[in-house]
Amino acid sequence: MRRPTIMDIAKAAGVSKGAVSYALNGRPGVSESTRERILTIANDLGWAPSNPARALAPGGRVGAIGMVVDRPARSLGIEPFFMQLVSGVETELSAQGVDLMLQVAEDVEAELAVYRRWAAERRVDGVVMVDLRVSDPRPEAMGVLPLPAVLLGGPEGAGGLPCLYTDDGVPMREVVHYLAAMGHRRIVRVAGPEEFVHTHSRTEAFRQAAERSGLLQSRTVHADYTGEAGSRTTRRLLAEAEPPTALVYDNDLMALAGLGVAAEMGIEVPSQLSIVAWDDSALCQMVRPSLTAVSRDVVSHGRRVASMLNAVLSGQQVESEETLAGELRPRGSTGPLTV
Amino acid sequence: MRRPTIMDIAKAAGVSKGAVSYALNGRPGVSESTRERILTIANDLGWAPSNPARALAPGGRVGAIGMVVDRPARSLGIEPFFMQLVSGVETELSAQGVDLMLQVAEDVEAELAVYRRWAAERRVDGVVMVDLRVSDPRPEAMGVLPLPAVLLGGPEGAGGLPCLYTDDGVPMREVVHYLAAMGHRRIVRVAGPEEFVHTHSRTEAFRQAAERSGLLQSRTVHADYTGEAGSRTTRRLLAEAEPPTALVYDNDLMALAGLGVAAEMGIEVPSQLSIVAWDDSALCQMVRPSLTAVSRDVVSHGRRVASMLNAVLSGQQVESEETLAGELRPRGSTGPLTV
DNA sequence: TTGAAAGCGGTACCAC
DNA sequence: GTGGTACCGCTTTCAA
Repeated sequence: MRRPTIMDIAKAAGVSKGAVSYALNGRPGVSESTRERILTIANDLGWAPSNPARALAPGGRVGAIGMVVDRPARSLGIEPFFMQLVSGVETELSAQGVDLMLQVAEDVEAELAVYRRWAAERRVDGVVMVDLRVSDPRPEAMGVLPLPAVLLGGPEGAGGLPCLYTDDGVPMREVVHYLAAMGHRRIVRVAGPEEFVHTHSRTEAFRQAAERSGLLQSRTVHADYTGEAGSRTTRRLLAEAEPPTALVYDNDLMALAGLGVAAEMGIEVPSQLSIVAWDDSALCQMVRPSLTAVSRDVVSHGRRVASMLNAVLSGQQVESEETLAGELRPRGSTGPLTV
Repeated sequence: MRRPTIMDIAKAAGVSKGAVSYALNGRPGVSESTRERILTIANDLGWAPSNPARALAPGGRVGAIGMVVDRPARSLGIEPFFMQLVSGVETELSAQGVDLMLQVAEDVEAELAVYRRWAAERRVDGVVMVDLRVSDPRPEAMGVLPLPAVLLGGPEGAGGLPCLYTDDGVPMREVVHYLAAMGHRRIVRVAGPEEFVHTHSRTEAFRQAAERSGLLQSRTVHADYTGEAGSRTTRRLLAEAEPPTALVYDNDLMALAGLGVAAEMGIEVPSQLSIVAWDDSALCQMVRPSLTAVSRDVVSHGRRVASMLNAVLSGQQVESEETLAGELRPRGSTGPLTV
């Protein structure tokens, strides 16, 4: 039982292939009555367009977009961020009948290799990029590739790519002022890898806010988003002569690990140590004490960035957009010092 | 700058399209010298096969396989299982130049709709299915669809689909005997949704093991894998007149939530309550006390199931396989009762 | 409005 | 061994 083609429909309706194509795509060139007849027959036959054929036809689209993710494989599985993002991207895409290709890669070079292959083999119509780096080679590389891209991140270093960006300065200041108001003087931020642009801008915001609040002992240290790195870093910090009284993490996972280390070292949260997470996945409300976190709507970011890419693909001029600022959600892991 | 086609190569080499195709695909029909010349030119031109064109040609493959996941969107983001599985599937696929399409769906019907669309539009060559249900409509539905599928799960109810299955009876017995040996009499298992086949077989194994150990007050209750459900269920259980002294969860997330609830209720783990998780993602080692868990190599399951699908797609007769049994990893969340 | 036909970029068959 | 060609299923142009 072969898949029906427009030729089958044409024969059944006694018209030509071209007429069927017009009817099916809702464009002028056939009379209303013919269109209806064709549509009925197509439906009866259970016809659906062959995607490869559509893509091959001049000007045709592949009907898929791609996403490559290149964080350490170990952290990937439990990093809530990505699946939430994928979820949002998906929601937007499936409304348009577009599919999502997902790849994990080792590093930026491998990621670029995937884009090059996708472009060369015509696997996807465009891509969504994440985790912009300082001097990221991708924006420039995408410039010469016939592969439209939008970026979640930026706008600095976006190299002209349309991007959906966030001003983390707002929530970062909120966090610092909140902690400072509760009497914390030694706040250390456990950040993501230094090479990420968003890490960088958060670091700058943190530094400024801390300085303005006169928190001279505050600083940022870097880890790689994994729970292991979060644990190790936290252990080291809490073992210092003058340990921090508050820790601000760049993702939920490291904050969770940090909470574990505090427990393991017999340091009580929040009376001896305050902890702030970032992203606010459901994990934060699952542990005790629950984690104070900066919340952002990752699913909606996914939706928006997908919709931007869609617009680019349909030839529209797309402007970069800013997301709503993240919001601080105070919970049990933060409080005044009681020592 | 148009993408180069085999016609361009043919012209440059002064041969026919057919010859180029043979040369490029490493099959007989061209002399060795011609082949080399063609390969060089193809390389110089930066040629790569057009995937749509390849797929369209008779007998052509799309070069992509699909995966649909239909767990509640909220749990998806933080459920480590899926990204790990995807990771494994990917590793295997990318070695073959095959891409992965990912979709999230509301329920089995929506999932089937995606398969039907993928088949009708020729979007993928085959699919990997997970979360087999009791009286699952999918195996039978896939039978009439021209879309090869392999199943992670089964083998009961697999309906003839090649599957990669696990005997959870082994680790389940290990868990029960371990807890019983430490003096636990009231063990409650907080399972996944009743409709899953793997839930069912674990329930049966749990029941038998408990019975054999004379643990008459042991039972299974169901939740939906989310942290919220894990919390709610745990809270209810621990508030009973004769609360359980050990809880065995069907995934890490619910176990984590359960640990949180115990803390919130002032119940000490493990002296008053033992907790066992299932899957053993990195989360288990991140919390305090660390979670005893049944460990299974989800990434490797992904690799294997992808390789089975690959074999099916290349026309081989594929037998179902069994995975290594999960292993109990005792950690801090389990111990003898000290009351 | 409708029908015929030319691509799109490969694969594979068939003469030579 | 090699070149020519039909075909895959759809879109779109061009005549009728």
